[in-house]
Amino acid sequence: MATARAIGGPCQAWPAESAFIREVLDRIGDKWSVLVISTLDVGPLRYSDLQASIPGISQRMLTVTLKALERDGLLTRTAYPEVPPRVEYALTGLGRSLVGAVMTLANWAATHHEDVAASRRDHERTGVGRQKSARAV
Amino acid sequence: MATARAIGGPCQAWPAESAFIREVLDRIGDKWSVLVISTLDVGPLRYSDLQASIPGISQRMLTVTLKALERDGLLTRTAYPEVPPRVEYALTGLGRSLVGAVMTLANWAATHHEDVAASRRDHERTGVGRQKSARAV
DNA sequence: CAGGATCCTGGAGGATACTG
DNA sequence: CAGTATCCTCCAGGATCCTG
Repeated sequence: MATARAIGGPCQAWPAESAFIREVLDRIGDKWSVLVISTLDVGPLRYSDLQASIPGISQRMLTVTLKALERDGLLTRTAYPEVPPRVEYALTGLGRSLVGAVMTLANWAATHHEDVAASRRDHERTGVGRQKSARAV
Repeated sequence: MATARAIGGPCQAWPAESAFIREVLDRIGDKWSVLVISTLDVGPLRYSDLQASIPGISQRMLTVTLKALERDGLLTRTAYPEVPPRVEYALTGLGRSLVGAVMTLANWAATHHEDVAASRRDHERTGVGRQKSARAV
């Protein structure tokens, strides 16, 4: 696996990169962005299709999310001047590259979710009391 | 209503992985987890060192975050029964593997943040009016 | 159809004070 | 030192209604 050391020095480090990673995490960390871009990864869709493809999303959040993603250059909005209005959303190359990066995390999740689940079960069985103790030096 | 009706409805993507990826994103998407694990990636640290290494974190959030990460098996807590209490936190193998996965995103951020920034500038220059339009089919 | 404008609430998260 | 307990604020995000 690739070691993390690539980024600057120790803790205080992450000179400015921490800002970049936070931007990305703020975007994909929210409730809907990843669902939207992964849905669009299949192909362009219109507003109502997105809403139907993403159960539980409100119009407000769909609109807000789409605007944010468009603003960041991750997708494009194309309005067709027809009589029943039609608007299509499509990933940009940048957006697709982000989907690829997120897939790495998805793979991690798929590979290790059982470990995480096991750890959680262990910690809830043993309650709060379970702590690793060590002898004094 | 609509009780998060099982994934796999209209959306043909990501069968059940969407649940796993959400777990991961809920964890690393929050404000502090990534900072904590990346700080610990350098080596084990005690509570006060973590607090000092992560400017702006409150004791509450440090404690909450550490507990969550420990619960998920990403780090271990070791209390040394000494007179001034000493507690050390260290990443597990699982935790380190997650850091590696997150680094992929960090690299994406470092590579593409300029594109994103440019897109944002463009969208704020042109205001809301900037939209791609297309002729009717 | 594709949103915009409002109102409202839960819960993430900060500040502070206290304790084993 | 390493937390716990409490209070309080703020805003992400859902629900609802309106419009070009």
